[in-house]
Amino acid sequence: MSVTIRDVARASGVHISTVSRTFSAPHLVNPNTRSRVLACAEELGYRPNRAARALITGRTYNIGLIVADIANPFFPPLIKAAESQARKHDHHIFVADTNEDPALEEEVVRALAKQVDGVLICSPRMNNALIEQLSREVPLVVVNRQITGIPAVVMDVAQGARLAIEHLTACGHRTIALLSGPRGSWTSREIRRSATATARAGHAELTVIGPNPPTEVGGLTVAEDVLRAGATAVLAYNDLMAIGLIEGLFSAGARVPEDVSVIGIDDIMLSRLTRPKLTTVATPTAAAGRAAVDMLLAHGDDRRSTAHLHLQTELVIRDSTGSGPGPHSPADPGDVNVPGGVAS
Amino acid sequence: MSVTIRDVARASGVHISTVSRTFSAPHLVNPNTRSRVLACAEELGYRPNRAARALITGRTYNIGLIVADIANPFFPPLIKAAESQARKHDHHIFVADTNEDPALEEEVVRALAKQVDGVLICSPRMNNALIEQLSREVPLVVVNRQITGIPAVVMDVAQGARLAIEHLTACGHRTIALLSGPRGSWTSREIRRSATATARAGHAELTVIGPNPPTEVGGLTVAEDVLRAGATAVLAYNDLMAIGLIEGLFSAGARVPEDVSVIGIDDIMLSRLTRPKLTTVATPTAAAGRAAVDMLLAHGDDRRSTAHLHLQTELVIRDSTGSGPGPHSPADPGDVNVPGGVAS
DNA sequence: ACAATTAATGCAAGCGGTTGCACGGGTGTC
DNA sequence: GACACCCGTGCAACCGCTTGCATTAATTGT
Repeated sequence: MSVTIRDVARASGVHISTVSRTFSAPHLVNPNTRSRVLACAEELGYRPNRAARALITGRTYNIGLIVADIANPFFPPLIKAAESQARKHDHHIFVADTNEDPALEEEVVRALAKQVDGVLICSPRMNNALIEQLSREVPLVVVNRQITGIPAVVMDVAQGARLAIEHLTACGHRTIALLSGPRGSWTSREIRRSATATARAGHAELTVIGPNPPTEVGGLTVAEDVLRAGATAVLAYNDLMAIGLIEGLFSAGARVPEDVSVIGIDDIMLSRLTRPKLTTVATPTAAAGRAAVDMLLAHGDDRRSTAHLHLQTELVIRDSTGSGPGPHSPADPGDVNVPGGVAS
Repeated sequence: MSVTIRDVARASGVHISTVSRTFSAPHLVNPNTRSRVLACAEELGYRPNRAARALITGRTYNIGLIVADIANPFFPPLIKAAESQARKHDHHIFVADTNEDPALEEEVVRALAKQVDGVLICSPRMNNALIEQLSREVPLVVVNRQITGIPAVVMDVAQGARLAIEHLTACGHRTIALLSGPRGSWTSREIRRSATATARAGHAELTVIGPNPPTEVGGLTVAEDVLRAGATAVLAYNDLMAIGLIEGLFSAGARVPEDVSVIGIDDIMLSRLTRPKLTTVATPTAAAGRAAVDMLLAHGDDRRSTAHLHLQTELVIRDSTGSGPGPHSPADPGDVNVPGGVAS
């Protein structure tokens, strides 16, 4: 079938252990022998079987990456960055899609546990206790969730939500709706917490609508709720919902930004291309993917690493937000980035 | 470290082979013993190590999925469908991104070969000879490429391109540009072949511009070439390029569809949401992902399966196409699907 | 009642590697 | 010239699991 270490040993007239060392501990083998072995290996097309190696070394050179929905435009840049970074370190990457189902998350982590060096869970929907439990079974890094004791990469959406609400109140909006995300989303809770506090500080009223599925449809279907609440501005859990909402508002006869201002979160590719172009809070998705992989791979060295990496977000003002009702000056910049701050 | 078959054996007072059979050949073990073993396994949290099993059975229950660019919106629905279908058959899926680099495709296939039951290569950029070579080293299914002897799932873009060009000529366009895709793309060649033939039959002139990177930027940068060629209509290799092109045309002062009609291919989510909504050839991406996985898993049974599955495409007329120059009747349907035919 | 099946389990080899240990021979030291 | 030492290699056990074969006990046929 496939060419093994034994075939190479036979061809080059040495013991299999020497062949093994040629690949995994070259400094232990005589240079002449080594080159002979390498030549034979090359000629036979030998490739070490990583699974077999893993059996004894415990290192698989694989990583698991779990996301809620591959088709959600938020994830592909993260997956791409993670994959690229992983392969830079000679690792392969399993991708699993849980369809926003917490039970599936658990199942997949367990199923993958034995054949990976660690698992990245992006935007987990499980509860903290379960995540802690799982992290005892396999090295875990979590993206967009903070749990003490679990290494994590989080986007600072609280700060992003603050910038968003401040932008809206500065534009004169006093009745703001918040479209929350899926149940179990830490990000959604953070946004809500921060948005609520910021709105109160800005003397604006904040109506929370949700939870909602984090999709275009999720935004589309609540358009009427938004209008009924009398909101003149909306912050959506993500861009996809914001875009769906804009469609829904349009169908209901409301114009964006003239009648209602809308802000999304994520800054997915789509947001630059829809009309009106979406004002949004940009999250550093690719950077998060890279950082999470690095953190996972470092995990092995400094055991029990428990670092939390916070990535800053920034408000990108485009065309879906405008001045609120009453005698206020219109805010109408082109496509300006307002950089946000950093948390520890 | 981790609980193994031995731990379960000790706990339930049987030999490890009995534990093994409890999981992989339940009918060979006494029902009483079996339930006792299962109880112990459950209690200890035993999970079989698939890599170890694969070492001896040769079946890994893993699949490799190789795409040119995860962040290209064409791929995520395919990946999602493939992953879902794979897990339905209890398989996990490695995802690799080759950045449109043929050399990387080869490297990744080889690297993955030992730890998967087969590899799915989507829209490969390698040459046929190399693919044939690789298919001798690991079961392969190819998406969007036809090679005799290699099982494949292809979208019938030739037929889609024909419908697209016919739509344009019917609208009165006589000078049409074709934005071709990346070098090495079978799909691009198919489109070109079919578009050329259809244009000739429709007494229209077809100018081929490219090859181009299959991205928004790829379309954006050739807007001037399109105008210089005097084209009043354009068929782009994919929606992303079409959308970029529309942006480019807009910057150059040309309006879509009034001055130039644009058709894309793929019908990615974006295309419904940009303004103008994009007329495009819809490809059944998710179906292709599912079918490819099924084909790969069936591959094992009827050895040397060499089936080619053709999936039909259809023209979706939206707002980016309109009547050409001169005294022609305007074609202006809303959002109509014109179903295409099927190939074998 | 006894040979012949059959069912359930144990034994041990082996999948493709890695790795601690032992061994042989060449150097350096005094 | 005897001793210690190091370098390069072979030996064999083992990682977690499967599986052909042997073994034993229970069942069946006549």
